[in-house]
Amino acid sequence: MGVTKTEHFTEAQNATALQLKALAHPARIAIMEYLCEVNSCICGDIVNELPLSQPTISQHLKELKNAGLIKGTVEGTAICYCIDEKGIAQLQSYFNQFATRLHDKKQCC
Amino acid sequence: MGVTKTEHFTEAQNATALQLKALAHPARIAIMEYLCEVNSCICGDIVNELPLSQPTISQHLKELKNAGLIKGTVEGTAICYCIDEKGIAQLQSYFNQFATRLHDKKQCC
DNA sequence: CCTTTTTATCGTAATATTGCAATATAATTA
DNA sequence: TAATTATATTGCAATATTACGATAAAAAGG
Repeated sequence: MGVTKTEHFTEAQNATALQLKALAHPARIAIMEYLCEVNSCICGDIVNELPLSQPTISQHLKELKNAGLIKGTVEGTAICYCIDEKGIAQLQSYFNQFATRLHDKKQCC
Repeated sequence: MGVTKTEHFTEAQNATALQLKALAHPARIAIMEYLCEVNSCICGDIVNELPLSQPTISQHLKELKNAGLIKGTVEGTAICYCIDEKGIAQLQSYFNQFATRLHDKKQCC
């Protein structure tokens, strides 16, 4: 009750769901789009850009990183974040394949 | 505290996040993939296919429908569900555009 | 080693999600 | 209209997410 029944779905389905969940929040979408725009930046830049506190931004960055959607490299006292192209490529591929399979079939409703 | 600060993000960002959230659950991924495979079916077919109760499946279908990812048409006492290609096309387009913008720039980390 | 800068973690309150039993609703058929 | 079939809704318990203040941790410079 109340907990997702992960064990009943395939590895691929669970993995895709986790990757999508990481992106399924406007703040994380905004972070990804900002990172795409500026190419790379540190956490503090995002805190200045978005109306959320530093701990909140840090938490969102952690989730994006866990999902393989961004990478971070230490640079002195700061951490330089940028988009992990592999993660985006996986999602892009998922939807492209899904759409292709759809077009092969006929519509119903 | 604890509630998403929707008002601080763009309409597009909120809309994309909602669409992704609708897909960000393995059961809903499984429903979408099953619908893609069989082209169309009724709620009861999905209840037989997945290890979840009828009310739970019904709830997931509602969320997918609200997000514009599936359509349902009444057929006697049943409802025939199928994928809404427009919703998938929007997500496909989002990731394709995102990836394109990424490749225009140089990597950092 | 002390200070500064930057990020991460902890603790907690508010809210949202997930899942199901029980029940309601809607359409069809006898 | 009563029974049947198929789906939706309600109510609730368990769990997860979101946000932030306070604080810790890690690196650099003095």
